[in-house]
Amino acid sequence: MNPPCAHIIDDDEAIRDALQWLFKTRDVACATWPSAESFLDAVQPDWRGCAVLDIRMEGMSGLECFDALRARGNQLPVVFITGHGDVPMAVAALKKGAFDFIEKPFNDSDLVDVVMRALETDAVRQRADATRETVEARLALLTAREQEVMELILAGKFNKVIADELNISMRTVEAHRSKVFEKMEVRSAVELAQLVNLVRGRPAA
Amino acid sequence: MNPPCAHIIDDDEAIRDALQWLFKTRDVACATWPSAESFLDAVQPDWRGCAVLDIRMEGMSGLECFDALRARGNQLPVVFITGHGDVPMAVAALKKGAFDFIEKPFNDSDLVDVVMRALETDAVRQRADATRETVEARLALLTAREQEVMELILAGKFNKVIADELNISMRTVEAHRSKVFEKMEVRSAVELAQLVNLVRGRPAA
DNA sequence: GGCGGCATTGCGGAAGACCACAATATTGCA
DNA sequence: TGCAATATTGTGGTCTTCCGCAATGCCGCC
Repeated sequence: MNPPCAHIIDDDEAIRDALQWLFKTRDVACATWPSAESFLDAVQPDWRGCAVLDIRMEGMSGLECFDALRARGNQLPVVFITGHGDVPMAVAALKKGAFDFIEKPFNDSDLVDVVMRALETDAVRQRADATRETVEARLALLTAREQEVMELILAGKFNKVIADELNISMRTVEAHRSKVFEKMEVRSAVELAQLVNLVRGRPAA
Repeated sequence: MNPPCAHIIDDDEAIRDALQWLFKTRDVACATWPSAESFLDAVQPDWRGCAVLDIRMEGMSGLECFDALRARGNQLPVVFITGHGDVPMAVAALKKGAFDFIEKPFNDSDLVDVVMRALETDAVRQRADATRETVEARLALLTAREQEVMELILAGKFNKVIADELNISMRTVEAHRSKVFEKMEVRSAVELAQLVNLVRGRPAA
């Protein structure tokens, strides 16, 4: 798996070099890209780290690059750097989920701190994604009937009640329940609830 | 309980009047305040709705007002209005949880749409808060030992295992378990898990 | 037509959870 | 000192869940 890396994307070579130098002095692994297009051409789904984007660039802008990343399902944290105060742009970017917005001139240490926090946030997200994918893979193994039974288990209902609601025998519920536990790799309904809640957010109140 | 209301906070009377008129034409209940101080003096914890704040005001600024609200635990959504592009201020406010940031001159309809979404967001938050308070009140009824037993139940463990881990008899675990279910007003471990997860966010992976 | 997967069901038994009744010991407080 | 709350435990019983063994029927596919 790729190690985490801060991707510096700026059409200004001097800026790229300066940021690369700055990050290296703080032991932050980084790569530079002269344009949004070049980065998007190269970026792989399994890359970890963050992107540091100049918001105004020749060709594709920083915001367009951000939109393109999200459109392809890439969740790398993105830190914007801009030279000109532009409130609607900053607001739009943050509301779309940009990690942070840094205005020039900036304090070098502040930028590096933001980037390091972005890298850590990405590490946490990747671990959460791995867990979610595991759970979703297991959920995908369930037949339609097993899913129905599982939902009623998660609703806290007893087997007898589930049997009544699905108009099947209690033994059938037992059989499905057993299969659900086996496929989800749990040993109790509580374990099942905790596991499924990892990928569903909070259960409905 | 107070009905939801959009609080207009601006030291410029003309702005207050204009916004009040605008909101009224769209049937948005609102109140006006000539200063952040006057609003903070009056605001009550049970108020619902949102605050529409000018960011630059005589005396206490919009950001200071926002900080003061959050400092006293008030979670009303806050929409900032500003006349001057100021990226760090906008970024700082959004990262602190401001609902939105509108720059003058703005489209009337856009502002009203944002305010209506803020009001809806507050309604959702209030319902979630009510639920959380109910659950937390029940959790507060548990003795220390009951809490210990509950944690192990939520970890999916069988009574026998819990007894071994706590060095008590299985009958004692049964007794505590029964009390936990009674106080939390649930009938099964799954219901308990779902209820507690409402206030704890996602269970640990 | 046969096969495999899935859904369904029953029987019998073991394991786990729940509960009523009953009891003792500890601790903090009035 | 007495009382109430909490913690603890046992006995006996019921209810729920789990599981092995055994079986039939439906459906889609080769």
